[in-house]
Amino acid sequence: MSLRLYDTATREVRDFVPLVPGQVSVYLCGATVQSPPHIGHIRSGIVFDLLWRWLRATGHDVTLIRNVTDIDDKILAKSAEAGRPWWAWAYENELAFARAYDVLGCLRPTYEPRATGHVTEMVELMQRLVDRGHAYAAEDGSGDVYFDVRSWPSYGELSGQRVDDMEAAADADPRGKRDPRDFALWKGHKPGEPSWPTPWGRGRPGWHLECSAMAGKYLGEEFDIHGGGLDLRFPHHENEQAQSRADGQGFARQWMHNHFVTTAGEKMSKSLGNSLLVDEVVKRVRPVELRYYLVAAHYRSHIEYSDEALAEAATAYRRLEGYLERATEVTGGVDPARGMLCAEFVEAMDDDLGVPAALAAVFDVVREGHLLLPAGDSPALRGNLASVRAMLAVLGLDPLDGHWRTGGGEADRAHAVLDRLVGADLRRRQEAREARDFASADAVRDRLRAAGIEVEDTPQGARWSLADDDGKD
RNA sequence: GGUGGAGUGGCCGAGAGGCGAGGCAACGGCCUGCAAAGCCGUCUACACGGGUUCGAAUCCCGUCUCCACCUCCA
Repeated sequence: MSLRLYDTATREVRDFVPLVPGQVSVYLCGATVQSPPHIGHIRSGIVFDLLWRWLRATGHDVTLIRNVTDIDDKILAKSAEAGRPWWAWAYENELAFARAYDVLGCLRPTYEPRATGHVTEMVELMQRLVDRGHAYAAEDGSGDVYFDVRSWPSYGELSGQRVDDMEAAADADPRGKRDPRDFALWKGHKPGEPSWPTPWGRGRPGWHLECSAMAGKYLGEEFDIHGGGLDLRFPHHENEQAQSRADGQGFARQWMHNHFVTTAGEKMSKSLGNSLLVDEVVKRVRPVELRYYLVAAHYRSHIEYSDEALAEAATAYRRLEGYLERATEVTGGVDPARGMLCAEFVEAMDDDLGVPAALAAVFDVVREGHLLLPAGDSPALRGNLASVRAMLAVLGLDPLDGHWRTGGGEADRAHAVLDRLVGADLRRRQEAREARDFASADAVRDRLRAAGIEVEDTPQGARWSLADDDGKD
């Protein structure tokens, strides 16, 4: 059994066969850094992080390129509105994205190229397209350069549309286009905008061109997987493919698109004012719980956001976390790298990254672990614990992974101090219990509870943990 | 107008012709001094109307509702 993935281009789940055995090249359309990330943006990052982790877990060497679009209409408009330099605006948001990816446990891509750093490659690509008769400089002297859609018969193949059926935007400014569906490779210079020199005059990159140029530069003429959000399928990815293939490149062998996070049934977007910024949502639940929420649904299903569903996901995650903590206390900890991925988990992940079924498999293993726990440390429990951690690590959700242990020095010391204090209380409680003085024993527990500490009795003795609600009732 | 997709139990969310995913919540039981955690069990659904089939949530036809893309969007 090996990995099967849904290919947007062919609309079927099919065997994934990398161009070079054991190596996988992925180009992911990253952020247009016009505003801080909302949870829809970050879902995309998480989905492809998941792909990366699974490919790695199955022995592949992955090269992941995720671009940063740091020049576009919106960036110019918004920065102007805010009275800031466009490059400062873009960089500020790029950093916000980087923080969000990091907070949610997304591994760093192999490289993150910026559009503005690849103008030379874009101009070269444009020149070749003009030479081959697939692109032309606008005849109105605007400095725009357009792709000639009619010169590329397979235009529309990715999104399954025919040029003749496409809604020809009647209100669109035809500018110097030969066909209203022709799209801009390059935008002629306008006063107040940044510009770069080209054989057709000064101007700035069009959105689609940059990705073709960067994918070609870092991954070569042909690569395995091109990914992004579903809304990029058309026109962005259609256009990228047309440009690169018209240039004679093989380009992406397979396309993967993640679905959206919606609120009130609608796609999240700035213009609708319904964005849930990552910074906001991680105030409601811990980052790892947000990751669980976003990764638990299949990547091709849309997620209708609700506070209730988010809270439910957090509860489900705590069940996993609770088991791992107890089992770790009993066994003294295990190396997750030695954990076995159970067959059901592997099968689910191989089937187009079927996280829901994979998680069901994890919960089954956790149930077995819970049954082993009362008997104390054993090889079986250690194996179970390592297995659960290994599977959660594939999903980027191992609670014991250093990434989620944010505490560090000061927090660890505070925890140790607290443990001594609580430990003394728990010993007093135990003495009272042995004396059958349950009133005193319960008083200790109630006092700790009121302070935000939960006590539970296990076959190995009492243990404490911080309560979710901080002691508030 | 064109192209895709969705409608599953109280909720979230998989599956895609027969062996009733999983989680959350609720209820009952076990365990516990009592709890907590856990375990066992209960509630068992596939928008609507037809059809195919021994058998359909799953296939076919029709209907309704919703969403996305065709314009910047993860």
